[in-house]
Amino acid sequence: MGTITKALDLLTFFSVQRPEIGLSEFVRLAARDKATVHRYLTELAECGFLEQNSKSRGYRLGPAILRLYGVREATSPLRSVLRDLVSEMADEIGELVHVSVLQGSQLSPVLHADPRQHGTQVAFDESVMLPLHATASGLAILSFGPQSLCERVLNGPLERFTAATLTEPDALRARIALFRARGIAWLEQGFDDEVASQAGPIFGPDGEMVGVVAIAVPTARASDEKCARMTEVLHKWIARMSQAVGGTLPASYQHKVTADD
Amino acid sequence: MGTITKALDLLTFFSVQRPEIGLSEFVRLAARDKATVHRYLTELAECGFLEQNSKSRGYRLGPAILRLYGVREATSPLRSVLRDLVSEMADEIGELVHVSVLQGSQLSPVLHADPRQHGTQVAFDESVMLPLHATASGLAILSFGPQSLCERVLNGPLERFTAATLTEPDALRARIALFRARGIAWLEQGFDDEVASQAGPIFGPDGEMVGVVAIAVPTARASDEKCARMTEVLHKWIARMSQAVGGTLPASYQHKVTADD
DNA sequence: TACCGATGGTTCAAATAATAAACCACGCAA
DNA sequence: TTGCGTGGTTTATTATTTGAACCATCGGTA
Repeated sequence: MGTITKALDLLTFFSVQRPEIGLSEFVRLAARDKATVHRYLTELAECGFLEQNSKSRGYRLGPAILRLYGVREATSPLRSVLRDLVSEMADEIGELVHVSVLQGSQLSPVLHADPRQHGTQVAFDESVMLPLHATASGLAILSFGPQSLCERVLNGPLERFTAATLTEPDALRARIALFRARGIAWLEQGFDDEVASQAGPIFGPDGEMVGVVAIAVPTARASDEKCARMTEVLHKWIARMSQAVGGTLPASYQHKVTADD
Repeated sequence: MGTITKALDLLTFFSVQRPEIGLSEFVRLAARDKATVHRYLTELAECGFLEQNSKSRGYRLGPAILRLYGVREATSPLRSVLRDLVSEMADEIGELVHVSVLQGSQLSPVLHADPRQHGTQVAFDESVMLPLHATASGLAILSFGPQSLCERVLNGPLERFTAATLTEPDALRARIALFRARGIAWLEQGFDDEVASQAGPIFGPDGEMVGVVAIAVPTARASDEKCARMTEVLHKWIARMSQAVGGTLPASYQHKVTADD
């Protein structure tokens, strides 16, 4: 692991719950030498990736993020384009909807919307990375993304989160084959005992998968009827969202959707 | 300059006009060794700050940006909160409005809106960093930001962009004193021969300046009447925008505004 | 076919930059 | 005072970064 990675990994400690972090806290979180961390922090601050609160001396995410976000969204919009669609979709199904993208071997949430139509809701934290093998979104990535990634993840260590988490490569392979045929991935209690999800791919300009959209419901509400409706809604919005990001469903996928409906 | 800075500086080459950059192009732009640049790029890609187009082999800004943007805007919103306000303000004055923040010793654009009510417009590129001493926005930063920054910039090299660019520290100091008294900064032809601007500070929660808002017009349209109207509109929106980001005008500034109106 | 000039990517000894223990200064509470 | 927690700095030691030269591949051209 090079210096760059080590420095940028510091940024992953930021979250909505922890928006400002001091030097000592960073040292504890990263389990690294203080002098090193301090040099990382000052250098990141010089680049604008961090800014230091002149009172508390703590560090927060800096303005460079805003510029880079602007450039990325101006040229290949994802978040800005899907924001309203995610809200609409959440209102239609009446459940939590979230969009995530692949980052390394994890899932990085990009957006979510919770219509809060029910007393119980699935909690969702956009700043927490999710595993690929134990979430419906992740399995959608493995099913519709590059085959090489799928094999790499299945052959790597597969952490157990609940009693129902699938940690056998072959069991996962079987499900992925099924998901590929159906065009959608689903999972119950794989990551959280009280959550059931369905997820499908969002395709970009070249028919490449740019992200996944998922519906998550408390298992208590995951009746057969509800699940069927979720699948229906998901299929519809997969097409809409892919279109919104300037993408097209690849021939292979299009086929599956129409065959399934 | 440490490794982190050198690596992150690669990201500054991205812009709306140049959203994807290949290895060789990076080498030319950064004037560095190819092996080094390649290591930087792969490492940045591993962290999710870049992603590689599997066809063209070129690099684009990656999904990590989206996550960090989400965290920053969720905890100290700027861009998302000001977006609609900037548009409204631009519609009201009928001219280009932009918001920028300080990054290092430069100005980093965050947002802009152009109502395009006239045949000629000021061109504005959100991905280009601006100098502090030669723009109205920059002078607003120097006038209402920390004194230490002001002195550091004035004592440093002051590049000339047009015949009218002020490059004498004392001349700039005089104008900054005036701007401090008036609560707004203005400048004609300091950075571009055909542009006149006015800018004012946006204050955050602690009465600290979090950014600047500016109106830019072609010099041809910068009549006295127009400029007076710009000042009026600017004063109004400085208060509104500061309020929108959860900030308050510091007592010293509040005083100036009311005294001026 | 061979050749050329691009591209992206890799290797390894040499040079340089990162590291971590110990340190300082400060603020606060007992 | 002492003790403990901050944030920040210095130092020789050590490990990482560096860059010239290298390879592989692509597309165009003679």
